[in-house]
Amino acid sequence: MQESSNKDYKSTLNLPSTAFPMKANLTLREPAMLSQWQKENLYAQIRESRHRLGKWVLHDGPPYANGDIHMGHLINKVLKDIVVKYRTMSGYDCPYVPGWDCHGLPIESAVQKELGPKLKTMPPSQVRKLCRDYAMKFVGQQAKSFERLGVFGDFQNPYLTLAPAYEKGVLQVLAELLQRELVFRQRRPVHWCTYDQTALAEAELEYAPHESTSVFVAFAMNLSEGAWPSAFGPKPTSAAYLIWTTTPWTLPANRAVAVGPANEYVCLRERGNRHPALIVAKERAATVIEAAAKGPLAGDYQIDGEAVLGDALAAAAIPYRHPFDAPRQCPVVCADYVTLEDGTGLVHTAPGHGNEDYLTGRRYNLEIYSPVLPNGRYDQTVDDFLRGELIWAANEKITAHLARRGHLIAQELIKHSYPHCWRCHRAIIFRATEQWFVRASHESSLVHRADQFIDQVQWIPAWGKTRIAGMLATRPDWCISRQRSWGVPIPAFTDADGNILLTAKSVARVAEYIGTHGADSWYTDAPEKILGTDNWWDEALVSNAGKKPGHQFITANLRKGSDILDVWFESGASHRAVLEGTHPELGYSADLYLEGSDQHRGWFQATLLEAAGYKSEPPFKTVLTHGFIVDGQGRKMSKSAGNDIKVSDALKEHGADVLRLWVASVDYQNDMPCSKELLARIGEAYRKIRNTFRYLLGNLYDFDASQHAIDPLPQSIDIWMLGRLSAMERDTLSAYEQYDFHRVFRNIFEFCNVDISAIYAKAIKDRLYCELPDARRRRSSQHVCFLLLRSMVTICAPILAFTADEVWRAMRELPGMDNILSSVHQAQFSEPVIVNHASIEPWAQWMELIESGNKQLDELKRSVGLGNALDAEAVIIAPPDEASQSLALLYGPEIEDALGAGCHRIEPGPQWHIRMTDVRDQYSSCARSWKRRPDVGSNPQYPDLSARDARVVEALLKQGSEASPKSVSSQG
RNA sequence: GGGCUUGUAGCUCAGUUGGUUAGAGCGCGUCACUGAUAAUGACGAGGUCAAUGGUUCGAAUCCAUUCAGGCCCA
Repeated sequence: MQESSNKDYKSTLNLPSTAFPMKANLTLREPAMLSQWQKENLYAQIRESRHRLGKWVLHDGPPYANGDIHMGHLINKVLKDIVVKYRTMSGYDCPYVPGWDCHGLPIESAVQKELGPKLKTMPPSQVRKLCRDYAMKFVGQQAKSFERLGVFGDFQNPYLTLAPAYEKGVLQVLAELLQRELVFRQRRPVHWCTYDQTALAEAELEYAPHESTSVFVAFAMNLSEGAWPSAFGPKPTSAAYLIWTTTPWTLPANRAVAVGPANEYVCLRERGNRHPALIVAKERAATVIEAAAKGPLAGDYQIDGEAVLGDALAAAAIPYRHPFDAPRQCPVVCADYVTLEDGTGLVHTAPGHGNEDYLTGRRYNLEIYSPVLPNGRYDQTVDDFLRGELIWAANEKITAHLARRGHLIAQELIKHSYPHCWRCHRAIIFRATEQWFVRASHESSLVHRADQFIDQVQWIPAWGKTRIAGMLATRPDWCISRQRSWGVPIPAFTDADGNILLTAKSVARVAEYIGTHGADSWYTDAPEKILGTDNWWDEALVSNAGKKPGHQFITANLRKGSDILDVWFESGASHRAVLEGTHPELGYSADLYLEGSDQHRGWFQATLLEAAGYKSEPPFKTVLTHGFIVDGQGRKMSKSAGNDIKVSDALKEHGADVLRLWVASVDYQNDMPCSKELLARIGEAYRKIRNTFRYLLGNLYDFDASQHAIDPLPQSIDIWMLGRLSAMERDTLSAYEQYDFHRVFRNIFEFCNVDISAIYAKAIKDRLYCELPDARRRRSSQHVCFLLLRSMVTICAPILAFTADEVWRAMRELPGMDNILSSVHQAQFSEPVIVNHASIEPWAQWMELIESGNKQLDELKRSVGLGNALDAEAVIIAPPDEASQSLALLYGPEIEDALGAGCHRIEPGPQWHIRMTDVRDQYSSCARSWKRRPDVGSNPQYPDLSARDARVVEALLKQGSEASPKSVSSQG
């Protein structure tokens, strides 16, 4: 009986109804939404719509066109997309042109690997073709993945560093720098494989165990020069600097001995006085003494005198005689990298055969000498007995030579880790070759300008400025040449006399040519074709930076150089090649660059240096950086550690919106933690937000804002809700503005959890479900639900790109909404609602009462088994004054509903207070609203209904049976 | 080893110029509801603020050192 009457009344309720499903099923729904967007050409539509605030440009940093996208790509692209979507919805026109870095070693190597031995038979142009295909394949693949993440952009027309028009821009920058004399040529050691006869980049090395001959060698001091340190005791008849090296073959190229300025050095004397005294680091003395005793000279050494600091030793300026180049004398210099872990504390320095040695050589103006040919044999400048010798075989001859002359103090074989070529697996060497540089060391005018630029840019977080300034302060000149083929050629020509043509004018011409014919033409076309047939009167660059002004080049006699540009130079030129080149709609000086913090050394710096070379204004107004993905323990993610999360897997399990929500939820300024558990947690947050939307949509099925809006709202919890909405909107939009996305997330999420779900939705259920459809207090709450929905959907849209649009499209189905824009992404944020503060103020107190009421209900649950708040009465105790009493009268029903209680009454008392009581024995329960209250049965026609419900049912009956309200269940 | 940077409840985050018993949401536990229902609500338990030392009447907050992470270098 009771049950059937329940069912009858259920059909008289206004229960929520919506087609918007609770289950997201993002894996299926998102691709469908994606093709819908594509069908509607949404990105183009957004670009075409009217933007009142003008243009705002985020310039994309190009990811490398190699491999599947990983979580790093994901955070970067999603953060960018959130920014672009936010700015767009704020009223800016935000073109987003994605780019790809298509040149460079990893692609070339991958292609070479595929080719195997066939490579050697192929001309560079053919290899380049394969590299191009390889890169384009991944451009396509990654573009698809980015779009799948909900990223909006001009994916039909991206920028690619391999596009001729882009290459042209790169060369134009080079020309600008040449024009300002910022480019020069110099010798410098590089990793070199003598078998493949090519330079190798760091990434092409693999470290493997290697056996080397290590030698202790005495470099005889010329005691007639400099000042013998008195601390060492009396000046001996002969003395030597003792060095240690594992590459004896580099000894002919020795140009100095380096000491650590703060290390202590001592003089070892041989007891028999047969051999020269030896200078070594104090800390290494014991080891040296032991080794010398067993060495060819069987010297019996001991420390004599006091120690001398390295910088004093260098200052003493006693030169030594070169062991292979007799008349030559070389200096002792200071270097910070000298360690005392092995060797003698004195480091054999060959500037042509080591990077640190090279830097020391540059600092002390030493010759960058490298007497080794590309095939690993000595050239003609060395001693007769070594000429044409393979360096690996020369070690023996060299040690024999040293022993013969009494320079060899000790010798042993050691095993250590040594770099090998990753293709032929042979040990590599350092070998100085001529390279192109941009003058960018710390004292250059270019870096000075870059420093000024840094000051004009906003860095987010602020320490980005410190970081890049610090890097700039210590950086060397920029080596921009690579001995490779997959890249933009450095368009240098050489004539028969070795004069080099690379000037602003020549490069500008090549830029034009390559701009139309592509960089491949450099490899296939003749100089006359590229440069034109006229001869050149221009500055000739001769080896090692010497310049010959007004040299005449005969075009027909020119040979093309084979170096290509560092890929960082290419991407660093995107401000020219893209903003001012291929996509002029973007324009120079981007509003924002947004990349991982590693780009302080990479793209940001390359861009900054190039622009500083010839621009008067920095290339970006703001630079925002994000951290890196770490696992749940804060450790870096890596395949080898097994803690990596694949984008494709995460996408399959959670969908793009959950991943986007995760990106927004963590503080990107630090490392971004990610794990399966964390994503699962975010998935739950997503569901909460989704359900909130569903609740709002479900309760608006019969609400048409144009007809039913209530203004002004009554003094009810509706006003409180609106106040909360207004505050949330304000703070969230400001958080977006400050790129503070995790604050956006927190605001949205807590708003859904607390303000809407726990408080408001709970409080308005009764009036929404049980009142007459057109009741004022129902329409008022619906109006607020509508405002919540309208505001939340736009605020969520930059992050929940798919779901927000799904909500939007469900919103279009509501009465009177078919005229709104077809996608949320075309919409703009509305002005935050303005709420009268005075009308919200009482709610602070009501919330306290409600909290207290909830606690009491919980106690009643435990003590008397009161399970349902509808079976409780809220007794509101209010001060007896008239104002308080009328307030209580006004807000009593609101407090009752907020607690979900059956009824309430007001009692006078000394101060505001609430008391929840169990009224199951006192009142009956209304069969329709389930509220237990004293007025149940007050209408004799409906003995099982409360007064309100009886009135509603009566009215509904009067309206006629066919007009009865919808009673569909809420399933979609 | 150097530069920059991080370390607050199980998780993600707040903690204003140093000032009562350090906050939120989630998660967890217990309970309730079954007309938001693979949803929802209520209550509750969780922290030596990485560690140590110092400055101060008083430190999560300032200083120093250490430990554990991250990015970039060597």
